[in-house]
Amino acid sequence: MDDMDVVYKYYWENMILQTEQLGRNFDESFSFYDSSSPDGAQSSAASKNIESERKRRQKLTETLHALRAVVPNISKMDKASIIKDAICYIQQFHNQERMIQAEISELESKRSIFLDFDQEISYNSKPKRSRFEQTCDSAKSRSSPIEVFEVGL
Amino acid sequence: MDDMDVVYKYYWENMILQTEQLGRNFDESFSFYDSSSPDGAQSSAASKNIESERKRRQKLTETLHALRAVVPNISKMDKASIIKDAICYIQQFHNQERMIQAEISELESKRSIFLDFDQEISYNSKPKRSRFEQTCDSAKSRSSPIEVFEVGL
DNA sequence: GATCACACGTGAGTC
DNA sequence: TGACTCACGTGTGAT
Repeated sequence: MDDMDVVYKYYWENMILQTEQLGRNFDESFSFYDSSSPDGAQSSAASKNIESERKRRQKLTETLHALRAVVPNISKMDKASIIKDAICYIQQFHNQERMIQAEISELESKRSIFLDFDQEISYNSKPKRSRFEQTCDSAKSRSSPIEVFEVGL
Repeated sequence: MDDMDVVYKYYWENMILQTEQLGRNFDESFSFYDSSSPDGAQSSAASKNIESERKRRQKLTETLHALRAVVPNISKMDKASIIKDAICYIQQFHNQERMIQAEISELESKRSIFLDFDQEISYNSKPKRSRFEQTCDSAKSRSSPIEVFEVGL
């Protein structure tokens, strides 16, 4: 992966160098044409257009470079591949987030069950008597009080 | 945001339509040149090159389109802006993940403190005697055994 | 009407 | 060598 980075760095630096060199050459050629051309205004407009187009291309390349820096595990160095890897990366994040969300919602539903149970116990105006109390009640209606402890324990 | 989507959809469809139309026109013009050119092989090679280049461009555009579909909150429809938004999106994810990681590590450190405390209690070869035991010891050394219960309680 | 973003064909370079 | 990628200048449509 480190070798890949080195190769990639060399690749992009080479590309940028090449671009700059070509751009300088093109600038020189155009300035030369400007000085010799009878119609200077049109040529300067064309030159401006060329310049802006070059800026636009450069910006896009830099942006792509930044994208590449943000996304790990870039397999290939093509523009399309970089974007594809970014897409896969984002989709991985989405899957991860969805799993976490599912887990959270599952826990939430469980917690709500517990909450319902708690509410039934604590907020009920007539809470159910515990099993021991019920046993006591049923024992009280009988004759022998001993039975209370026998059943209650 | 919905308007944005519609505009974007129209924008891209228009672009694709325009591209297809231009491509067809270019194909026709090139096939025409092929039939009239004396050197058919070279021209067909050029045509093939043009075709493959068009495929490559189209692939990149589609990939960018897919990226746009994956990333929410696209502000502008430029290619560069799409990539920029994707970068911001990924960076948001990274920040989120880093925060969660920090939270987890914080909890882990707290848990390790508790673990150290537990280990000190359970794994110590000579555990400290409880306060009640100490009291018993000090009471045993005295005369009256009654005092044990008085102090112990 | 100037500007912007785009797709185009083309030549150069890499593998 | 042939397939592939890239940056270039250019023409065009939209804003």
